[in-house]
Amino acid sequence: MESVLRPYDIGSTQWYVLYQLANDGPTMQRDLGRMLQIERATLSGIVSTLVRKGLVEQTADPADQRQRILRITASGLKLWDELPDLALIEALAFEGVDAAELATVVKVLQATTQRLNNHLSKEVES
Amino acid sequence: MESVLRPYDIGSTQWYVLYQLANDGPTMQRDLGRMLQIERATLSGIVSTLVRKGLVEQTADPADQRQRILRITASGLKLWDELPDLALIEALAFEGVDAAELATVVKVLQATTQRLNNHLSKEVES
DNA sequence: GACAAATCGTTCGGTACCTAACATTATTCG
DNA sequence: CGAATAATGTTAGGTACCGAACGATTTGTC
Repeated sequence: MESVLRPYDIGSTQWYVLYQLANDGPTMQRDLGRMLQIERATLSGIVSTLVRKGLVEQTADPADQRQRILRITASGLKLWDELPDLALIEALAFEGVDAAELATVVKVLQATTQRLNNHLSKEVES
Repeated sequence: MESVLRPYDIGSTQWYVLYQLANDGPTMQRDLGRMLQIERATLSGIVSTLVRKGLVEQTADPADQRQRILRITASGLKLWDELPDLALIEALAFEGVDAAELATVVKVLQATTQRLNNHLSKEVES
């Protein structure tokens, strides 16, 4: 993904932000953070990069001044239309993979992730 | 891994470098790069961090002045001995996973990685 | 032997992540 | 109501990656 996006000077997470804003319209920065499962600080940096490039607009929510509304700009939409379809990468990667095997992969990795997360939260307690 | 190593002010790749040097003795930076499968630039930064911390020593190979020999220092060895066993993390994550399922996971992911790599090298050609 | 090509490491500039600490604004509750 | 608490975002400092460009050294080749 990074290498496909490189010519457009866009990283994979920046891509996802544009994807969200282009398809679902203006979004709260808070909600975007939850969707992406990244820390507030990380998203803050990514958003400010996109704002600097003029692809995204960040405004305070009138209803709650703590929150920020993100909106794609005309220039951002223009770039978005030029970007190649990244879904093709996924299709290519999993081309010809047996559905049952893929399900096993997902199941096993989700289970390992959960075990690690459980263990981590226990660590923090102690 | 990062969170276990954090108290020791060591990252996961720094850990691997210490692991290699503590177990296999002095190693060429070039060979280490191949083992870790990371770019020369990346390893260069990691090594200089370890050198700055006084955990690793970097000297030029007398036989080939381009190459650098990496050696763990006494202070590095001392820290190494204090570090917890990271293999336990892996054991925990895969605890109770069926061997056949695990084999499927490895097979599928290796195949997808290879398809992506093949496609990438073709891209670069064109 | 000399010049071209390959190898190895570094530096520079990005991206994506994290934690900790802080400022602002809302919400809760005594 | 007003003070403590919670939620949201930012900043500062770190780690781990990458590619491109550069310097130094070695190897190949004519």
